[in-house]
Amino acid sequence: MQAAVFNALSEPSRLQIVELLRTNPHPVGEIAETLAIRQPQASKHLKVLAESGIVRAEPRARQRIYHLLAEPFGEMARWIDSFEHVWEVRLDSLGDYLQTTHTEEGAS
Amino acid sequence: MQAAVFNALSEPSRLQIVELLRTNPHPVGEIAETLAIRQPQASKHLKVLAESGIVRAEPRARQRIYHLLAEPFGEMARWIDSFEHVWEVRLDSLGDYLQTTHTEEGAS
DNA sequence: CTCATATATTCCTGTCAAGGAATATATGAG
DNA sequence: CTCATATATTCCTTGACAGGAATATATGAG
Repeated sequence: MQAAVFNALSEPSRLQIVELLRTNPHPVGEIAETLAIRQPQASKHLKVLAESGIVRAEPRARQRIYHLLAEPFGEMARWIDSFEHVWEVRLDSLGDYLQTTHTEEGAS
Repeated sequence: MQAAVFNALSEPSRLQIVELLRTNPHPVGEIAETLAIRQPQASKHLKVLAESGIVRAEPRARQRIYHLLAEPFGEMARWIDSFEHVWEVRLDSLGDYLQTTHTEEGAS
């Protein structure tokens, strides 16, 4: 797993962009308007997302329609799955886990 | 999904720490030695990971044994799953998708 | 108590990234 | 060609963050 993907998603506006593009592709202007940010900032964030392979632009007349690319999400899904034994087991026994964390230490 | 989790994972050393802790908990000294970084840097990175809820320390004599927490991984897994329609469909038709991207545009 | 080990914190410095403002580029209309 | 729209890029400034060095804190041994 490359840290660059996480880095791209670590910025709140960029994370919002990705979630906006989850359903449909969108042109830059719509993205900026939806996130209430200025157009140059949207273009900059989209550039970071594009450089990490998360999005790609499709030219359409004067607009550039951005959409998500599959690969990073597949990579992330596989990476998360490699931690399955960490979260799947503990999610339902989390309360018990937290309670027994310091069980072996009595009052000093 | 909170960007803080991605931010914590966006630093290469921290990503390595998480992958080191994937199998077993480790004390700080071992983490620093394995990653070939200095102990204070390891402590700092672990602090960031702890503040974003990814790891937790368990005191054990003079050592502090760090281990992964379940919640962020479950959260990430659910988040990735919400993009299932993006990556699952396109992963096997990616080549075709890339080829047909500009099909509608002939030579000018 | 002193000493040693394990870890955390503070201070400093340099680098990088985000936002604002202005401008450049691209494309379509006429 | 000119003009308008859509997007990208450059410059600047400021704040965040990583690493190094030194030091503080915690805990166990004696």
